[in-house]
Amino acid sequence: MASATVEDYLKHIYLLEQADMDNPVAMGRLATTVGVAPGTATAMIKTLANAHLVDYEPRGGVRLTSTGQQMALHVVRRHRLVELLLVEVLSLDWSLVHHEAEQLEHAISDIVLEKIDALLGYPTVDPHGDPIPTAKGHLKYVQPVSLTDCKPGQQGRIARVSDQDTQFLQFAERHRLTPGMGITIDAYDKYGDAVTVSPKHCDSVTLGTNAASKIFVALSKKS
Amino acid sequence: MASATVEDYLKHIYLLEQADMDNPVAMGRLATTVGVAPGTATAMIKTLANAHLVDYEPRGGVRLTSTGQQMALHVVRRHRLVELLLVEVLSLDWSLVHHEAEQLEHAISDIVLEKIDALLGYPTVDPHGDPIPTAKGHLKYVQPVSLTDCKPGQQGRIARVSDQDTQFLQFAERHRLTPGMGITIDAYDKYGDAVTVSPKHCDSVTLGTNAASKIFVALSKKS
DNA sequence: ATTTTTATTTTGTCTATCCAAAATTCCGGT
DNA sequence: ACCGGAATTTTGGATAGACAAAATAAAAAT
Ligand SMILES: [Mn+2]
Ligand SMILES: [Mn+2]
Ligand SMILES: [Mn+2]
Ligand SMILES: [Mn+2]
Repeated sequence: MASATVEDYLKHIYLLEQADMDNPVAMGRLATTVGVAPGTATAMIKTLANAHLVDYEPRGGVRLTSTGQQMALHVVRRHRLVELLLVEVLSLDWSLVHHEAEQLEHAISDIVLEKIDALLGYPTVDPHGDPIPTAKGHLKYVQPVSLTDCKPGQQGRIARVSDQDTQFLQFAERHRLTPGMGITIDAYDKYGDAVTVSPKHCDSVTLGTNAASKIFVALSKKS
Repeated sequence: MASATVEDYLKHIYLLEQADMDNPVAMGRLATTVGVAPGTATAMIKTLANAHLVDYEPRGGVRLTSTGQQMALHVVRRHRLVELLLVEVLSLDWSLVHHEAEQLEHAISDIVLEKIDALLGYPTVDPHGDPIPTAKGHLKYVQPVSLTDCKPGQQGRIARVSDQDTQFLQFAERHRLTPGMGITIDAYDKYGDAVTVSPKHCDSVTLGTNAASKIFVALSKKS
């Protein structure tokens, strides 16, 4: 069995690869993400490379092998199903579940995982709108459109909020910017660096493009 | 924060003290229970003694300090609430939950724990009939009567099945010897080493005293 | 009172992670 | 072609846990 430490490395490599168009992950970035000193990451990556879980070119970065990716997806699946369980069954706040799942993802057996999956009705996305890999490691990866890519007048519903920071999530919740919510793009000021949106039946909000880039929407057919 | 390893030591010391009338726990017994070599236990106990979590007399055994006991009870609370969650909410089999809880007990935060407690309706006993400590570490410790102390003709209901072995629990389940079940003691043959009981509306079973001693009943007022 | 047996502690080693700081490599700008 | 700085790797050292086997103390048996 992989240790919690190894599982976290694999998961983070996966997420970083994903977020950067499948380019190999730089050591510095990985170290920061995992929260260790650079040398620590280098040492660990050598171990993972020996176990054929990653491909590693010194100074060229890391990338998962298919075995490594499979393991990473399994961790991601546990993480996201746990998040959903915490929100749906235990009524834990949306903004807190990521932190809790960070531990629980390493303590859930396959048996329990499948029970959770069944109880939740085999869901496909977690509370932040991130897709949940299947037991076989398949993942429907539909990248919705970022708010920064929307034009004024367009409508849709929020599909994903891609930041796990509690503060940010609380902000989003306060302004009803949560997955599923229907919204209208009111204005987009490229030079003023701001996007204004109106969640259905709620007050409109103006976001800096920094924040707006973390919110993704599925646009309605006709704009 | 205490590591999972430390938490397990504290929990097992607590359970062993409990099971042996508050006598100090012998190192050998502790080592076996925790599943490590004797020397490993000795080393760990020295660490725990330094942290004032146990009192330790070389060659005299260990016992928890009140701080240690408080921490142990907190682990036991998590363990038992998780067991109940697994059975009640996730429909996991009675005989498997102990094993699963062994990992999960170290990954549940206080916030999540209280949510579980609330969801289950503030229960007082776990699926095996073991009492659940309160958040403040209080524990109603009602030791019911073992089957081996019952007389033929007596009636009652099963209160506790005190063994975590999956095989034994499956056996118990197969014969309806699970907490809550009403039973009648049919015969007790001290020299033949056997007890025969009838679960309500089910076939009677004959148990060796070894097995019978693990099953506790709350006797009905009138026998 | 010895001797034998058993339980416990010591000692010597290992592995997995981690950090700090020194050494190296590489890349971009001159 | 060369230099400086950023990223990365090496090196040296720490800590938590764990095992095996030798040493010791305590208990039991003779
Ligand atoms: Mn994690
Ligand atoms: Mn999520
Ligand atoms: Mn445990
Ligand atoms: Mn139990």
